[in-house]
Amino acid sequence: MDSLCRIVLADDHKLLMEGVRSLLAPYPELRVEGMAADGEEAVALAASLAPHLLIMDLSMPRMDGVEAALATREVSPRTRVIIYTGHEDGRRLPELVHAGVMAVVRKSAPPRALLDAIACVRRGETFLEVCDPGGIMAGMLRRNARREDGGERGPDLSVLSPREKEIFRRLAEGDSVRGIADALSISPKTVESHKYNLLTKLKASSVGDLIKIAIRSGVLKL
Amino acid sequence: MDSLCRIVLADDHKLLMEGVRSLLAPYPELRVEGMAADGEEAVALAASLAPHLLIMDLSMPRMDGVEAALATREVSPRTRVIIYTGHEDGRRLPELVHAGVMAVVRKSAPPRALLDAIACVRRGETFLEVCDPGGIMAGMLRRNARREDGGERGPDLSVLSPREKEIFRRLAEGDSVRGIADALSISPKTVESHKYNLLTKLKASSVGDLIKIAIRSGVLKL
DNA sequence: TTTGAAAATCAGTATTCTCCCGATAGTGCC
DNA sequence: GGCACTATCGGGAGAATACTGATTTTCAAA
Repeated sequence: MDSLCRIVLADDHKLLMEGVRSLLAPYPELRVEGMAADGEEAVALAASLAPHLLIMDLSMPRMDGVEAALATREVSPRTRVIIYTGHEDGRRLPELVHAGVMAVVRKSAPPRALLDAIACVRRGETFLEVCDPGGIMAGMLRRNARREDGGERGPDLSVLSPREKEIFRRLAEGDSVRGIADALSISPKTVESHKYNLLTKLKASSVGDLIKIAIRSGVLKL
Repeated sequence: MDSLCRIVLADDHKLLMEGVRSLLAPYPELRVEGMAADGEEAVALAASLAPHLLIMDLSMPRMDGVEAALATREVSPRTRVIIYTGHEDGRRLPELVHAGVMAVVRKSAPPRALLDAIACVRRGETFLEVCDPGGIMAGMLRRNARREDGGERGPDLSVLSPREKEIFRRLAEGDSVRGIADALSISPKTVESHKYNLLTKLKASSVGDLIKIAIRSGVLKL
């Protein structure tokens, strides 16, 4: 497990974020690619960078960690979320579990704990460093994780170019080739080419497969 | 709201189930169509009857209420689940929320509460008659419900003839018209006719819509 | 700066699908 | 018998598909 792990940090305490950054600095395979000061920025960064990990605070301005985690799932389903919180109790734990986060670590824990959490999450496991009598929440979290990446965590859309992604989205929404061509002011032939290419890249054989992929990856909502 | 509501009961205490049955007896629009003594039976009944409501105990032999609720969602997505439990605390509440149940009522509550719960669930609302400090779980439950039946709870496939359903299933799975024709040993033209008819009946305009309908109605799993 | 790879654009062509019409025939029911 | 429903097929105009091939833009690495 020494492949590159691209990370985004999100916390309204810039100092603490720098602390985490330097904590990760000794590990070149853990590359911090972006930092956000609130939830909205974090989601925007997740959408554009599609990082492997999003490590964020629970209480942030504009959008808190729970909402941001949910939104992240929409814009970048493959991004795994670690919550690094100042809260000592587990009061919001059920919400976090529901939001699909992979790990929760208190800021009062030794820094080592965050590294452990990262290691666990990279392996696809979950990590809870909070009060959880009976381990009920931990169990639910594990169950969530198992369900969500039953082998896969949604198809990989990163192979698509931006233009292809645009066409992919419209096709999955049911637009016709002609309609897309008109909307984008390009030739239907071009749209067809993109379609052909993205079908090939995604190993799909029809718009049907496309739609399933779109739903699985969170691009298309039911 | 005086349309027929078909109900299945599930509890390993037969006496209690009879009690519920007689509680519902004065309301002819609430028709108990089946009773199960454990979770597996309950799921089987849900699959064959596709009832509007499944009212069941939490702790049952062979398969408990949580698992049964999850399985029910698979075999009959339109069935709404009410948990009628002897447990006094809300310890398993998060699991129940996650399993997508619509209401939880304690057996120690006045019988009236169950009727209230049924009324709520029939309206598409949720109902919690358990200890839930802060109403966190109630909020999550409502959010679940809203997500699951954004206005509708899956389209109605009963308008389709058996043959049409067959074609519908295959189309939604991604089969081509030609492939379906070969598989069924009929002319592609016939398949096209069925397709045209079922698209019209379902008010769909493409296989894309078809797939979405199939997923929403539980015919097609992701 | 040059070079090279990836991305975006479009055309041609044979084949296949789609959409909607009409037609026939069997089945069950009042 | 008459009626509704179902299943079966064909025609024909137009659209979409499956490639192949070609040109231009972009952009980062050498």
